[in-house]
Amino acid sequence: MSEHHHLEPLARRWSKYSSKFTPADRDAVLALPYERKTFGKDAYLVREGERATVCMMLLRGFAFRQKLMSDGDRQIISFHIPTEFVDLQNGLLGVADHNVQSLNHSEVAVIPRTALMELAEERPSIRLAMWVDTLIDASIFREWVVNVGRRDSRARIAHLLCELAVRLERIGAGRAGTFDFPLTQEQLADATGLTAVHTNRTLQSLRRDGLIQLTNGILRVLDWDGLREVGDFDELYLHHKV
Amino acid sequence: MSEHHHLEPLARRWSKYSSKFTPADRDAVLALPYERKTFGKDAYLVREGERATVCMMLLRGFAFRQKLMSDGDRQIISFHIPTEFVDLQNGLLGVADHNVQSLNHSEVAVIPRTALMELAEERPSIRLAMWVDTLIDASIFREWVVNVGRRDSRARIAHLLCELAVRLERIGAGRAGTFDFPLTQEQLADATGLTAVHTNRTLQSLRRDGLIQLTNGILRVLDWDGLREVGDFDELYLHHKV
DNA sequence: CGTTAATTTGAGACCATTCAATTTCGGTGG
DNA sequence: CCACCGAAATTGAATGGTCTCAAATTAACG
Repeated sequence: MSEHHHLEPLARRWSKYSSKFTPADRDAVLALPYERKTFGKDAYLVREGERATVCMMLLRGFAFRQKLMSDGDRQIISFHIPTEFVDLQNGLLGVADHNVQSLNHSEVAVIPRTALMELAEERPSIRLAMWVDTLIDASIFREWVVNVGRRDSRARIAHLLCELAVRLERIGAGRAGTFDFPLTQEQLADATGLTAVHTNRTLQSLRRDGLIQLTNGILRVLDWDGLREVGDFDELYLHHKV
Repeated sequence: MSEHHHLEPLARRWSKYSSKFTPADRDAVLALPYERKTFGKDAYLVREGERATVCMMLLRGFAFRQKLMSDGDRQIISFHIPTEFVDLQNGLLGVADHNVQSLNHSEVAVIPRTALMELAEERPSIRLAMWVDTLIDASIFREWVVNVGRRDSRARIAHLLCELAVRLERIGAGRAGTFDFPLTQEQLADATGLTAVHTNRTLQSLRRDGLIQLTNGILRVLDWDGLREVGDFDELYLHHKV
């Protein structure tokens, strides 16, 4: 029964952060109160300025963080895939400083902030895992600053595709370089600081070079080394071996 | 004597994060082992790929984080001012994923990683303060993604100046809109994803509009509201009221 | 006071944007 | 199952913000 517990994948992922993660820690995670909730495409999970009373972990589907400019422009700050929290920092910071939207049809576990923070107080291994999660988030933000700040359009897109491919592969959501990839070109554009039009032309350029294939929401990485090269991609920043 | 302890400003800053921060917490911070070290302009405090054995807090001067591109281009990811750690995340992540350089002549407290982590284990208020520090860092990275991703050159520079002005004022390093501001235009450029040449022209434009005055390493904000407006600046993300 | 770093200026080239129109895709109802 | 619809992707041409490459001027420092 507990094998199909919705928080089981989270417990499994966290258990890898420390050799001190005990079965009791696992049970404590699974004992967290939570509520399942589904969101449609583009629905808001969190709104900027909101006081946080809960934290949300993705069970199914994708989500992304974003900030809106006064002129309506949008900058996407990160994408999130299942087993990841989309707003763990709000547990401590209290007020959301950015929005979180569902990318496609998604399902999340909504966990009361207090329960989560109390668990962190009581269990060293769990609090460490939570802290590490937020630190890896931060590392990804740093890499994104570099991506939009110093890479041209081909490199930006290539880098983003590399990152998502590696992360998806890690949670077993792709094999042989093939992934469900429901991002629209507009979302890709908002994540890389480009326009949708130029993103389209850039994708064509990557396709023309035989690096990727991207149609019908399926991404196929045809030339992994080539894509890494173009995207200047080094996965150290993902800290997958913490 | 303890009033002139080098870690006193850190203890004072952390004490504001929680009402539960006790005198014993303060004493524990001041009891941390540390070594003072000075760095010249552009000297490296941390190098990408390095295993972390220490964490560094700024006592005097500025520092910045950066990543280097294969073609030699540099992207600055954040600036740091006294009482801030420049690499606290390395205490947990273990391996540095980016470089840290001294901006001018600086002085830091070098604290053994293990001592810092043990202190966090033992003292809830201190671990909370440390976690919050890394979360605010992350929030600033997010805003920087937006800054380089979706703002034009005038807004980027204006926003960066706003951020630094607010943070400097907070630690009492400026009054009446006047600050010691030792950044070169090249560093400003590397932080905003622009070239030094264009940064120069953009600064001229901001000066021409009567928003700032920036000469001889002194920044004067002449029109605070105007600068905020141009930079699309909202300081919520700094979480100064945690 | 000499030497190097930092700032400033000019002109031309280029990458990405803007604005519009067209085509394809995905889902829905008849 | 096909017709229809809105969303997403694609194309074209013109515009523009930023870059590149030099060179000149000014400031910082030993």
